[in-house]
Amino acid sequence: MTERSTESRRPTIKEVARLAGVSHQTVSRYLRSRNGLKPDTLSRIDAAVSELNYRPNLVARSMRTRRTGRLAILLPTMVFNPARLLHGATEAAHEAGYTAEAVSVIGDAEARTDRLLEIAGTGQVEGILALAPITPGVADHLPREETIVVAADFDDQMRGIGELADASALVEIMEGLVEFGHRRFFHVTGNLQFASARARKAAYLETVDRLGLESAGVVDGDWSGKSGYDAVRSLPDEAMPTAIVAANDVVAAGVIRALFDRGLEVPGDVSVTGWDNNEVFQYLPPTLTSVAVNLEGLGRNAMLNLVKAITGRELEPAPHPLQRVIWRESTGPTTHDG
Amino acid sequence: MTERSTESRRPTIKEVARLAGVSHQTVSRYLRSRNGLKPDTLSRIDAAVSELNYRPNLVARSMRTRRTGRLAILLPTMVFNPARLLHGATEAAHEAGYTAEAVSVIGDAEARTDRLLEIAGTGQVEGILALAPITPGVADHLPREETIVVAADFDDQMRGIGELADASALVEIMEGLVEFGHRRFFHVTGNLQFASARARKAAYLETVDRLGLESAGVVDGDWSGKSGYDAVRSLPDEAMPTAIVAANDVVAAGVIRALFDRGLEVPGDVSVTGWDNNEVFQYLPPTLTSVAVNLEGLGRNAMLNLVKAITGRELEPAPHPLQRVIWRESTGPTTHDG
DNA sequence: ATCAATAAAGTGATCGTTCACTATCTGAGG
DNA sequence: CCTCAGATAGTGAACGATCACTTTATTGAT
Repeated sequence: MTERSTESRRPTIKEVARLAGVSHQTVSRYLRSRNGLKPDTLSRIDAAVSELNYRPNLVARSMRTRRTGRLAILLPTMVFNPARLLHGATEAAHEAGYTAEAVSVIGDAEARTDRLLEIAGTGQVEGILALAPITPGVADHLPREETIVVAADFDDQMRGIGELADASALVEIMEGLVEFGHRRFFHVTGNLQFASARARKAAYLETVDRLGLESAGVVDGDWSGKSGYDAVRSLPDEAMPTAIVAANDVVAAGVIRALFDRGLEVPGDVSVTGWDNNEVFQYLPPTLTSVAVNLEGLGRNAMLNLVKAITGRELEPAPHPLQRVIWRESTGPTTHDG
Repeated sequence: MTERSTESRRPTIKEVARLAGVSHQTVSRYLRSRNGLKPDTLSRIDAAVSELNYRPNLVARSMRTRRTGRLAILLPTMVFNPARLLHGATEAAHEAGYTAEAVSVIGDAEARTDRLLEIAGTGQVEGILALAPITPGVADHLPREETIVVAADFDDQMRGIGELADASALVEIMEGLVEFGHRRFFHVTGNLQFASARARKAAYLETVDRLGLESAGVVDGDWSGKSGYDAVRSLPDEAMPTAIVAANDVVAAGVIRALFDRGLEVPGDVSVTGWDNNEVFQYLPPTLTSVAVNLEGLGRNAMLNLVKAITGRELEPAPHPLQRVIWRESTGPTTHDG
């Protein structure tokens, strides 16, 4: 029955000040740091704030401070489930006092770059974390804005940077396969716009070279099962490898299907590995040797770079290791002699 | 070498006005609708805007209009890939002139509800679309805010609402299996906090009843492969169904593995179906009969509800159908006679 | 008791836009 | 030529916070 309950307008700093018997500026000081206020003043304001259920108007604050406290995260739509990556990044942003909002863009690097420029252009966000490939060099061409862009995926020279492109687990996989007696390898890549795909390809080639292995070749794929399937279908019989390293689990699924269609067994004739630790593959025979990735950790660490670029602050990174090889049924000793 | 290029401050409406030789209010009118201006005035402002590369300060606009034009989307972290759902929802929000930001929360309905209240409390967003289960009734308990909350997943009576919980494809699957001669069914549900899981369970029970089928039971799962595996392991030999309807593809993977471990063949002894059309399963034998879901469409339509609740505007919904049954190797004629 | 130095609190301007009014221009009808 | 309505443009306040500066209260040393 109270009349006032219909009044939906939020209380302002001045109403709090009047109720507490101080000036609005004192309340403002109270809001940003409680230091420099007498205990008595402080508790009066405390009471007024909770009585009015006051919350600062963040829009008004942004307007005056010219800081929005907002960051944007550009997500890839394809490939793996980005929700976990997003969560790690959002949480880190929160710790640094920022709000992070995700933007997912279907399409290629160019489409994402357009959207990125649009977001930067509004001046609404202080920084953008690109977790998906964008056009190289775009961070320098921002139209006279001060929005900071950190690409977690690659730098301007198209080199993979940071943990998102860490391919060391692939080396571990290949060394394990060598211990199983494998000498003849094959690799199907992911979409090479992604630094992670390029890093895995580079690690494959480097390891073949370093250990003096044979390679039946590298086929550039696109993270899809079809690319894995087609790659294996096109292998000549006499060039068949004994171990196939796929860029991720979905590609590996295509690879395995193509091997079956050619009458080959996994791992009897050919060992196969993936990446991402897809849950389906943990049950379906042959269960897949894969790489379990701490996506929350990767997201967090990527966001730390952005936070550092904006504020200079260094937050606690995610604990290592972020990637772990899990050996399962799809890999085994070779039955062919080199 | 130009001194002015260091000047990073953005131009304001008044500078545009001065350059165009009009008042700031005329520029303001120009910004919101170009009607009611003389062609000459209009083109002068046009020129000034592009010369200064002016963009309105959205924070200042929000402050005056008390509208932020921002919506939040609460995402589930588990289950399927929410990126596509997110994309459809974001795009629809854009069409309505809103910015949508995604918030992903790891944890249960309670954790998500806490976060939801926090977001609503800041007053920074005009509406929240919850694509994941939240505590029922929370939308009514918002602390004196005007933020509108639309739960796409279920209403206050815990009934599934909208297309997100459309289980009609499950009916189609069961009818198809009946045509294959199946009479004895089994269902493993998803996490029953989700309306989609409850709707599928209800559709299963209703269809068993309507068609006079036998049910070997319903086991409440949690969308995980393990829940599917355990459910099938616990079935007594004499109660083995000839068709198992799993809540999604991951559960189906666990189901299939458990059948294999018991020495049963798919679909020779038991037919199995999933939901989500997981790409891995499109290649691995037995390829899985599943439901391909237009997640962008579901996301879009869910957002349309929020937009309508806020603005009253009705945008174009996604074209039907949003879900489609795809029959593959995991289902076939029953070899047992009823 | 006096004074300077520091702590604590207050005053008014300001951020960039839109709102509510008011003023001016334009053209048709008398 | 005048009047008046409608079209077009201008003026100053307001949104709710912080900033820069000023004023008042408190403390400690002389």
